[in-house]
This record gives sequence, structure tokens and C-alpha cells, in this order.
Amino acid sequence: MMNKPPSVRAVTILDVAAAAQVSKSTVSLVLKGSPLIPAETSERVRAAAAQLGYVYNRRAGELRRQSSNMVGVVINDLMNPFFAEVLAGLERRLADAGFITLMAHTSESLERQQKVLTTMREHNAAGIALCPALDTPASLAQDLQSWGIPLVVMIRTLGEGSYDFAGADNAHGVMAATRHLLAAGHRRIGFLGGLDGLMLEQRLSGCRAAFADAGLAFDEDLVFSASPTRTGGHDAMRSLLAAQPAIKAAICYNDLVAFGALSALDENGLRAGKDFALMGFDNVFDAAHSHPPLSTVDVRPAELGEQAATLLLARMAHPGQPRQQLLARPKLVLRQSA
Amino acid sequence: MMNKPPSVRAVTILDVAAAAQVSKSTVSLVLKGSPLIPAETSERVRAAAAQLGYVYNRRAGELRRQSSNMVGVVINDLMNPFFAEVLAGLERRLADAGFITLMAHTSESLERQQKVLTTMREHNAAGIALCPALDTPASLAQDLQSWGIPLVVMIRTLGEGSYDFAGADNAHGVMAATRHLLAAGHRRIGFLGGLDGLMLEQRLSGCRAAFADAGLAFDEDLVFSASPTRTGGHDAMRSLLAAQPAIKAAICYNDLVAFGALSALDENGLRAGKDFALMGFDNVFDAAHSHPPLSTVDVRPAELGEQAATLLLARMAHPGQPRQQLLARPKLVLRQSA
DNA sequence: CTGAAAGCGCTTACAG
DNA sequence: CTGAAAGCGCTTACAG
Repeated sequence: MMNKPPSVRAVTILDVAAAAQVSKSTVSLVLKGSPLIPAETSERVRAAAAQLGYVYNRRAGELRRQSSNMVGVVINDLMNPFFAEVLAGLERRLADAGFITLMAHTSESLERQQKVLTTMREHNAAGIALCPALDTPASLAQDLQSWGIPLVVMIRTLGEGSYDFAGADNAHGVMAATRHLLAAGHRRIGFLGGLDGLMLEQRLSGCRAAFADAGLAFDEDLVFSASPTRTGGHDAMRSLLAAQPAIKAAICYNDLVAFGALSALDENGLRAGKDFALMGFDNVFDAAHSHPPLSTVDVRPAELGEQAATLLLARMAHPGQPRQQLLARPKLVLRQSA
Repeated sequence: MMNKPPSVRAVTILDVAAAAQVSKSTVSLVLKGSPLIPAETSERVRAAAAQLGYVYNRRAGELRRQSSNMVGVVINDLMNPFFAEVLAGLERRLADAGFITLMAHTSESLERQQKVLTTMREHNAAGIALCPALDTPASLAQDLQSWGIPLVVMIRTLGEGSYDFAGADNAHGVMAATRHLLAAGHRRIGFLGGLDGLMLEQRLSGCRAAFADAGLAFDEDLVFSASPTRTGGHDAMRSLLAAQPAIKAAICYNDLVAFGALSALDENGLRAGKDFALMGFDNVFDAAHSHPPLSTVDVRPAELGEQAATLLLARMAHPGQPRQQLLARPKLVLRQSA
């Protein structure tokens, strides 16, 4: 993996200085737009730089200045459009703030995650936005913070420790969805998809809470856990239908699961919105375009990414500020599936 | 955006050297695993490094060595799962080869693209994988190459210039899809979605070629251009159905368009696979899960990303090697929509 | 096998 | 307003 030295030595600030007949300090000053330099000199330097094809070497500048304009972003599952949207929002906000994103995709591998975090540290990332891989030990948040690099955890929490967090209020969102079905008269409501873990617990708890608030009993036998994918949703719906032929409503762990469930419904000659009430969670871009369009809990994925970025930028600017947990309150968006 | 200097000075190679009672050159040597250093010394150095919590400063090392292990990846449209999959494949391959990816999302903005490329250059990226934003001037490939940084263009070509390219054979893929419909007896076939540009031209040409090969005339009035999204596909299908009520088959610019078209079909009481033959393009992950599952042209998006990475890595290792154009031959995957 | 020295390309006090 | 000098943290000949 040797990088050959560039055939022709890169032009540096020194070359520009020589060409413009000033010292390299002066060049540095005009490059950063210092007001100390008179316009005439400044012009001359700029012209020389342009003429020589000078390109700023950030690595050198940042090494000297002990700063960085790269921020690390680690995502687990780009195949889920939810995360792709979060990433897009995050990157946009970071770019607008002048940062470039060092991105890594872990595919839920703890090993990859650890490796990539270390690399980001070695690269002196100015901050890290992390959506922890499944089964990430809770201690990771403290570990990262002990590195002295600003951190924001997003989407999935990481134990009880103290760290900035940006995510959606899962319990509240599912509660709203459940209430909607309850209000429509449903009393037996399935819950489909999701793998054991905090996130599933949070979403389920919203479901239970809505039942409890209504003075009703939630039937735990109607919970069909499954991987949070289309396939998982498809299979979970089949299991639900097989076990409970009379069931007429379900809430899904996320939109992907709902899309899969829609397929299974379809295969059984059932039409969501007519024969069955189905709710998703996330409101990914595609939810508006499923068959039928999906009623879901809108967590605004791209905004969530932007918020994570904003939080991280704030932490970077003010390392000492109190930690924040941003729990966006998702809103119901009712389309045709329920 | 000031970064305060870390409260406590970072521990450097010098500190480790002092602790291990050797010179900093020795530390550097053991860190890179040089065989010159006897095990005993090496142990001592490692222990000292661990004990002090030393972390390698890549920036300094790379500045000195004039190397880099970051590669830039620019993508336009993360909302399209096709690109998310390409990105995932690319990142995986790069990570496996020891590189970290500097990622940027342009949303098809030429301005963002230019800015981000410049930043990547300033960061001394070891290479760049670029999927050019729409309307990117063909000269960009030469510009980038004149920077002396290894480049691979992916998915969308960039004029006739000379550069490494990894993409799918659009014409061939659409030709296969068209042949499939022709073989099923269809003679009037719509073409839905896609914005004016080279990519649309390539895909259309495949369609025309298949007709020509069969000695049939392709009716250009059946082309309904539209943005390559679900909405675009939905609208295009509506237009097609309105203009040609008897039409029974169509090929879509990509899977997203096909998903939208499926919705429009559904609204018209038409069922793809029974009343209508519909083909997509890309074979994104979701294509297997639409209603009905989509027959499409499989370009293997993740593999495409991996190939782009492989090509880039090869160029980085051998700057002088002849340029390559990798045009993956997509294969038909027949599910239920046609 | 290990140390002293120079240098990667920049920034930043400090003089003048 | 501008220059000389030191230094960010590393690597790499070069001696010994």
C-alpha cells in the first residue's frame, strides 16, 4: 500500500512566498484572510498561488494548529433506508458547518466498529456521531469520552451512562400508534418484528402503556419478534395470521417490517386499510409509496440526523456544557394502511 | 469553530521513548513492527505505550510520509437505495484494504460536489471514487486527474475522456429486459422514467436495439420520461395509461420508478404479473419484496461498489497502469411482475 | 541494534 | 505591516 511520492513535488507555501516575494508567514496570513495584510500584497500572493496551482495542505495546517475538520460517523445498516436518511441529514448539516465526514458502516459488527473508532481517533476526528452496533457494551460511551473526543450517540441508546444523545421517543411514538388503533375500535393488536434489546423494549412499552391507559389488557402472545427487515416482517405477519386467524390489527417495529407484513397480508388476500389495520414506525421516504401507503409514526429520519449533527457541533464548540438528550416526539402520519 | 487545545497534552512518541528509555526512532520502529528491534526492547516499548495510553497520530505520520489512508467517495442520492448499496459495498472493500472513507453526499448539487472534491484534495485523499452529479461537465474527470489523485468514476459516465470507470452495461441490461417482454409476446412496450441524459439514452438504446433485432418497430411515443423516483414512476405510469389505455407492458428506468409504477397500476385496478408486465432496473434489495415482487435487471449494486473500490485500489497501487472500464453485464432476475 | 538530526507543510508568537 | 524562528508529531536516512 505504498504511496509513491508525487512525481513532482507539491507546491507549498514557500514556493508561493518566493513567487510573490514575501515571507511564508505573509502567505499564511493572506491565505487565512488576515486583515493585517494590505490589499496590494494580498493580491500579489493570491495571484502567485493561483498561478502556481497551490493547494492548501490541511494535514499540515491542522497538525500545527491541533485542530481538525473531520467528524466520524458510524452507521450500522445502510440497507435500511432509515439509516441512509439519517446519514444524509447528518452529512448535510456537517458539511454546512464546514466539516467533512469520515464515514464507516459496521454491518452490526462490533469488531468493525471498534476498529473504525480507533482509526477515527488516530485521525484526530473533531467529533464522532455513533449509532452503536447491536450488543455494543454500555461502557463504550465512557471509553470514547475518555478519549477526549466529543461524542454524540444517536438512535440507539447505550446504557445509563452520561452522554449526548439524539433519538426518537420510541415509547411515545408507539403509544400514539396504539391509541390510534384502539380509537378505531381494535382490541386485539399484534406487535411485529424487532430483535430483543432496548429499542424493542421501548417500543413495546409504548404499546403496553396505551393499553393500560385505556384500562385494557395487552395480550403478550400477540408479540412476534423478528429481524427488523422486510423478510422478518413478512414472516412475523405469517406467524401472526397463522396463530390468530381473526386478528385485524398490528403495529410494526419499523417501516421495513411493515412493508414485509404488507406482502404477507397481500398473499393472504388481505388488504391493509380495508381488512386489516397496519401501522409502521419511522416514516422512511418509501412509506408514502407502499401499497397501500403506510400509516406510520413519523420520526423524520433526516431531521434526526441533522439534530445529531447539531448536538455534536454544540458539544465540539462547548466541551463543558451539560449533556443533552434530545428525544424527538414523533407524530402519527395517517395514510391508508390504518 | 475553534478547537481548544486538549486540556492535557497528548502523549507522543517522545513520552513513550522516555518511559521506555529508548530514543524516539526506536519507538517509531517498533510501532511499525520493524524486525530490526529485538523482542525485549520491543516489549518494553509496547508496554510503555500501553501504560501511557499512547495513540498514534496518523496526521503527523502521513504528513511526514507523504501518504494517506483516506479515500474520498462522492455520492449524489442516498435516498435511492441503489446508491446506499453501492456505498456500502465500496466502504466495505475499502475498509478491508485498510482505508477509511471520506464520504460526501451532493444531492446532485454541482456546487457541493466541487466544494467537497476540493476539500478531499486538501485532505490529501489517496484516491477518489466519484459518481458524478447530474450535469457534471465532462472536463471534471481530466481536472481531477490533473490533480494527480487516483480517480474512479462510477455508475454514470463522464464524457469520452480517459478515466477508470466501473458501472453497469445499461444498454445490455435493458435489452435483455426488452427481449424478455418481446418473447412473452408483447409488441407495445412503454418506457417509464429517467431524466434526459446519457444514462437514459443508454437504457433507451437497449430497448430500441432489442426491437430492431426482432425486426420490430419501437414506438417512441411510449417513452415517458420522469424523475427517477417513486413519484416520477407513479406519474409516468398514469400518463402512459391515460395515453395508451390498452398498453400491457413497460420497462422502467430503475426499480424506484417501477415501485411507483406498481402503485399507479394498483390504483387502476391492474395487477402486475397478471394484467400487466412490468420490468425494473437495478435490483435493489427491496425489489424482492414489492407487490408483486419485481422482475428486474440485476446490476448487483453492492458488488458494483466493491468493483469500483477494487479498481480504485488498483489504480492507487499502479498509477501507470492502463485505464480500465468495467462494465458489468447485468442479468435478468424474473420474479412476478413480468 | 539505537541515537541525533533533518524535514513533511503549515501556524503563531515575537521582533522589528 | 513583514520576517526569522520554533514547533505540531511523526519518519527516515545516516552514523556509530
